Amino acid sequence: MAHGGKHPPMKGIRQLADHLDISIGTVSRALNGKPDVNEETRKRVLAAAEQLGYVANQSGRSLRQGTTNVIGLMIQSSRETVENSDNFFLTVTGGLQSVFARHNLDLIMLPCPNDEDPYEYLKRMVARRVVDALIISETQRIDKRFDLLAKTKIPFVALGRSLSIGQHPWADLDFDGVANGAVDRLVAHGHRRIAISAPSSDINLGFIFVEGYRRALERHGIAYDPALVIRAKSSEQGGYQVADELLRLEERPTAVILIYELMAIGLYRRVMEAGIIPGRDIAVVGFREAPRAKFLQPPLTCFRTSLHELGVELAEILLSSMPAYSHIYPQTKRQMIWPLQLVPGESDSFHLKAE
Amino acid sequence: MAHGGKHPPMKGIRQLADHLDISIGTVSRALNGKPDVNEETRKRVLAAAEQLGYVANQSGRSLRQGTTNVIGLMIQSSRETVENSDNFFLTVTGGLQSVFARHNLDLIMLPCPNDEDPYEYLKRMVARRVVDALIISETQRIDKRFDLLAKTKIPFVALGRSLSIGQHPWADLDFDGVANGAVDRLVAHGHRRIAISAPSSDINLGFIFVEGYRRALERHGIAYDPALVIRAKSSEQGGYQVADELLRLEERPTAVILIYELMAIGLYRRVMEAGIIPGRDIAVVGFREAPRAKFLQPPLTCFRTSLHELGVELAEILLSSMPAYSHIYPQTKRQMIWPLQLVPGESDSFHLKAE
DNA sequence: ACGCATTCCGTAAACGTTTACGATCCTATG
DNA sequence: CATAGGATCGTAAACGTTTACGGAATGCGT
Repeated sequence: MAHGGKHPPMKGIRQLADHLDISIGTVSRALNGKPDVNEETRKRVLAAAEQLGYVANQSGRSLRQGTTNVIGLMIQSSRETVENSDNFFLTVTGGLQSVFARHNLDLIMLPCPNDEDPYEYLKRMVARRVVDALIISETQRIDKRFDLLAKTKIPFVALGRSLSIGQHPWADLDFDGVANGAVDRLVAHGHRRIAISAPSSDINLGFIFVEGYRRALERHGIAYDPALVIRAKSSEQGGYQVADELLRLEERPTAVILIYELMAIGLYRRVMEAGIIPGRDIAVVGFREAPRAKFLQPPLTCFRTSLHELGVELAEILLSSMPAYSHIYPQTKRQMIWPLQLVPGESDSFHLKAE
Repeated sequence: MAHGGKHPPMKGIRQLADHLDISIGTVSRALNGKPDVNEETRKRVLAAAEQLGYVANQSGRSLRQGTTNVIGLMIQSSRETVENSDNFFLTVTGGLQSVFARHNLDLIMLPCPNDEDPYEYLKRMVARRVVDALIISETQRIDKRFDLLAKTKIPFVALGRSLSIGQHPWADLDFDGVANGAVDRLVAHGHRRIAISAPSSDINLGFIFVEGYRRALERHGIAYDPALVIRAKSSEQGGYQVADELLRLEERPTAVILIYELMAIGLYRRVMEAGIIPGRDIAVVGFREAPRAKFLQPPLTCFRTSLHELGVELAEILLSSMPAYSHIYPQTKRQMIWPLQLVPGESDSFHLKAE
């Protein structure tokens, strides 16, 4: 059992050294796996440390060597995020940690308070110097945070593209590809009047998604109609509103692309209230971030991916830009678009009759 | 603009002092609002710090004064947690931060990796001394972590009860009350064969929930039937399985209590596959953790609460047990059971005919 | 026996901050 | 004028590490 009763309280490496009758320098070297220490004394030191429950004080070591062995993941716990992103971050976190653990790096999450400017929050966190590197999520299309990070020289990787990011590393879900694939599939089924829902175009995701949609339509020679682009929250309620707006259109679309699977719950509900059956009267395609609406009827045709693996890639990209680890992870992929796979359901399986 | 180009790089308080031609002691006192410093020089120092973008190195100050101004929230990103309860934490986090912000305390989340023992993880984090206090969530009925925390004397509060917690502070959702209220309501509607779903009884929540249910039945003179207690995951899939098991029973229950609203989605689906209509043929009551299944048809009768407010209470309990803040938050409520309110839906609104 | 390389260990400086203590100056009071 | 006392500031020690440097001991070859 660690730290049994008969020892004096463990105050630091000093006590440990005294207890072993060696100098603190040797103890430090022994604990950190440095050379220049007899293999047998190393054993003794390790054993004593374990027995007395000694662990190096992080403040001391990070003061000395200017490093903390901690990676921070900044998230903005805004109301909207809270409502929707549910397991997204925790899943990515699993992938991140599986890589970091190999290098004794710890991951902490830095949740920016609702009422604080993310820029100011990040500034404070960087100044604290409690993290060696950062992962920035929920990127805005224009995002001041990257100006700050560029100045401070702290290694980072962004989860999500941004115009402000320059040549810095990032990874992002291929929402462009999702929009493209969705349009392709719907057009192949005979649809030509296709609506899409997306968050505000301030969020880079909202911009990219609709852009991909617009270009895909162009490719198929279909005119882009702004009335078919519905900006809405990525929640059940948002889906309900999307359906509501679509029902009000004079010329109703025959298909709709949702950015989050979750929205399908609300959308199904609303169109069924109007006597419209999803998968028969209207086609629906979404992106599955979470295995939430697995029990929707009819099952949703959607795009999905392994967020765990995305976390792994993200971690490797970050490490490759940290001097201490760049020899392990060569600087190949600095920026990457993460692919998604189509999972056919039945929500878009009917073929339109020729009009 | 902070840190304009013409200044030398800011290395520490030393540079700032040199730049102002004052001693570092005075600079430190000025920045930290200590007395013994002329009000005008304080202005100068603050202005210069702002202009040069100086922020105190956290390692240095925490080494010196043994405090970090950071509170840690430990979460276990186990697969099950990831699937279900993510927005739970982010919502509580909002409440926590609204209190901590008043005292310049920062909150960080410590996600225990899937493959690491929570006890060992916590041990590492405590030894790091990067947090002044801890919030422990997802408590087990028997939880070694509290033995560790009791030894280290670090202030903490638990989110969730545990047998191992002794006299230490905690707050917990009133699942006992939920079970009681659900049984009362269902019995009032004429039900006497009532099933319940809960997680494993190793999780304290699972134990307490079923205990409350058992006692409520007893109070109404209804025999407790272990066959009606279904242990399942708190997900849609879990709800589906619950329904599956219930359908296999010889003597089917007329009502079922779910611990998570999310499960209702799967349960609805499964019973409807069997031609049973929720709210007409079977009554359903749940606990609403998130506004997820708001669009269920029929709307679910459920218990809900403000998790944000719970976070506020949790923060105040924690601060009251930290010496530096106990004068602000008197030690009144050390342990508290957080109430939930019944939100009537239509999933249990029918009355059974007398048999 | 001598020189040299190697192995191991101790010493002390440094990291950036806070703070107890003492020094200095000024003002008011006797 | 002498002095007490308050206001303001500088000095230096301390927090717990890591690590460059040098010294002692050992092994080896000649």
